[in-house]
Amino acid sequence: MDLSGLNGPQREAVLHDGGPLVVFAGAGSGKTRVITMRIARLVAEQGVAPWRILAVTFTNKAAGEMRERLEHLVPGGAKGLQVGTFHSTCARLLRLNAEAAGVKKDFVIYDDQDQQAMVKRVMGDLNLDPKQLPPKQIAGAINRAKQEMTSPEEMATEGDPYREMVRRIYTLYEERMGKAGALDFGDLIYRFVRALEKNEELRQHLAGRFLHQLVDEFQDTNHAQLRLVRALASVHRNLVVVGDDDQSIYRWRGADRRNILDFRGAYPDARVVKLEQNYRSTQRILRVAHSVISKNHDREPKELWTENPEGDKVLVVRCEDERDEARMVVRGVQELQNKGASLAEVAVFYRTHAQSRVLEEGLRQANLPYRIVGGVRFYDRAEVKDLLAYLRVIQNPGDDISLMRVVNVPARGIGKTTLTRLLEDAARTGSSVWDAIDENAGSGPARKLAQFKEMMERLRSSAKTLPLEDLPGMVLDESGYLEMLRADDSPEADARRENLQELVGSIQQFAEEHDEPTLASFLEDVTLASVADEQSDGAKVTLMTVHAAKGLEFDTVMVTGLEERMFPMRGTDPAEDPEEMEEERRLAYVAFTRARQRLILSYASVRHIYGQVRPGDPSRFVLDVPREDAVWIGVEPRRSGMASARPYRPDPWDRPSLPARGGRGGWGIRSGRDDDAYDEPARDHADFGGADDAWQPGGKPKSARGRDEAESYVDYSEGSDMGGFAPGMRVRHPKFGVGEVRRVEQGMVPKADVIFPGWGKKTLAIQYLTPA
DNA sequence: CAGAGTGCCCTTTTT
DNA sequence: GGGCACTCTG
Repeated sequence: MDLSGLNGPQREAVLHDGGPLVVFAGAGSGKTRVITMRIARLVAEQGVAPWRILAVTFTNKAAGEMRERLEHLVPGGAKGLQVGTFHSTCARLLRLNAEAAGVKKDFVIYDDQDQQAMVKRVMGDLNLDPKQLPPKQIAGAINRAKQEMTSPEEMATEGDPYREMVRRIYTLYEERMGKAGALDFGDLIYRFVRALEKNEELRQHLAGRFLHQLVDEFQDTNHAQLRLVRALASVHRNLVVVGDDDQSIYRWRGADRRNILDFRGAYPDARVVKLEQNYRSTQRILRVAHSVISKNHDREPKELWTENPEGDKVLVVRCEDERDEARMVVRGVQELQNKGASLAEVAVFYRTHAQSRVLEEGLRQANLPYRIVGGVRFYDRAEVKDLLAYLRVIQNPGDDISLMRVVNVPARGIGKTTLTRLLEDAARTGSSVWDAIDENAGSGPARKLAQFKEMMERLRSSAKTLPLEDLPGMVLDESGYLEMLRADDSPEADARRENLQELVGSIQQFAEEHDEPTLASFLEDVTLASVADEQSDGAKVTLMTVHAAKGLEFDTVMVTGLEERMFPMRGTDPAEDPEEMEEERRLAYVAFTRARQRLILSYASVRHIYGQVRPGDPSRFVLDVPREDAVWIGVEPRRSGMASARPYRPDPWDRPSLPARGGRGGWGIRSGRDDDAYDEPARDHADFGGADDAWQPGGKPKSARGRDEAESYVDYSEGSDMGGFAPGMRVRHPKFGVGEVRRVEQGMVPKADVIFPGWGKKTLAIQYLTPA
């Protein structure tokens, strides 16, 4: 194996003989490379059978990449290798050892929504008011208990009535989940670890099988996951954990940095390797990132360094409001594009999904292709979940939550009263809803229930012989679901049909890719798919939350919304846990270190939240940027207008003598070596964006009054030019052909409702329309 | 019983 | 600004 491309510490980790090893791998330090080369070496040179190696990651995508790289290094070597996420690994091992673990072999996996529905139902049975005790909160408490490996019986309540109540719900919840043959996300780890710890034979068997174990992103493991890792390493102790405590960003779902920081405590003989050479970013970016993270306490001491060039200064841009910020993003992307950069190499980050909307609008207006990672996930869409629910009932009729979801979709005349009675019957007799249907003979609605059940029985028996890929089509037909969508001529129904088609397509793909495709394995795959697994395709700007960005890298990174209480979102109040702020700081660190070449930070003086105006102070993470490492654009006292929103507050970096008005417009993103470009910032915002409203199509520039007033955003919605479009007009669209305008809608993005023969009504931005 | 309409809460972040 | 649960009406 050729190790010549590795640096010293990397080589040390790859060649480490056996026993426990912890690798502190800084951002961009070649971590994945080390893991894959280590596995490759084990297989190719140490003769370890691939099936005796377990590699655990946090996303399916990371697992897939690892597999792919390994296949490249050792052709055929990845075959049999156990690579997966914590959840998928446990799901598989649970299914293989269902009996020993005390779970049903054909269990279904409940996602958060299903889990909450179950909690709600249990609370209903206990006569508890969901308004006083939000099911979501209870579900959170149950999840936390499972992360801590705490059963309902073990739950300490100390007489506290609230916790007593949680425990009661938790107890009944567990009972119902068992009856339904369902496991929630937390169960996958919790049940399996329980089994390993209680069943010595099982532990010996599985821990004996895995000669080597490698765990990625170890800083994000929770307590249950730690117990899992330790149990599986208990026989051979060949355990390698890799991670970076500075990139631990999942505290809110139980991640505990102590797991990596205290690894040496758990394994006193552990070797420690630190990867501190960065191969990704410029020196400048690393310096700026370090200035943010170094303020945290209780870190493993380390500092990234690089042989890469110094690099451009970071850009800090102050914007009026979020729309202004969107415009600044658009300008920046266009400028990069003009310089020949690929849009696939540009990413825009934000703290919460809600911030994406305005950015999207801006990019769409400017005709810039983009993709959003996360947000409303494909598998979370109602129609997709409906079809999946049908499939789950086919697999497991005891799955009450799925059954209740679809029993009256499409409408079958089974109403609320009927369903309430059904649920009560099931609760009383301790049976599943499916079985309770039989008890309900006689009345009118009962007939309809019986018909539903007959239909499902038919589908169930068909499913036994039918190839997996033919099943969804049959379900859609027999259930009347497709008919329901056909009868609906709204554009939404079209979109739903397309989504279902996509789902059917993914089932077909799944069937092709697997030797023995089963319904159970497909459903498991789908439920455990993660945001990060979404495909990247084509030259598009990527929009995502910082959380979703972990593990990725781009030439250009724009971090938006850098305002106090936005990013950092939590921990700004001294009453809060200081750990909150430290996590926000890590999040900023993760964001900054995604950038290879260029880092652009922006914040808005004013932001609209829930439709309300909220003034924003620049984030402390922006203030941490060393002054000389950035160009500060638009950062100066405002001339007027702000007083009404809040008292004027000077920016800490306000420079009394800014250079005279704008040497260069635009961003000064350099293609050549013009070193001074960045040191001559445009004096104010009006300059760097160019005079006109770049992403207002056919619209007029902002009014003269707007620029210095906090309320200037109002201008966008006033009197926009409809480009001559009016109801009754015939127009042409590149995709839908010729149609008739029904309604026009003024606004920042002028739109029109158009009826297209064969497509139905579509609401479209007028820029895509031409008179026909 | 179904569909339309209204008020409420909301927001981290996700396997 | 939006999604969702609940209420009102046909």
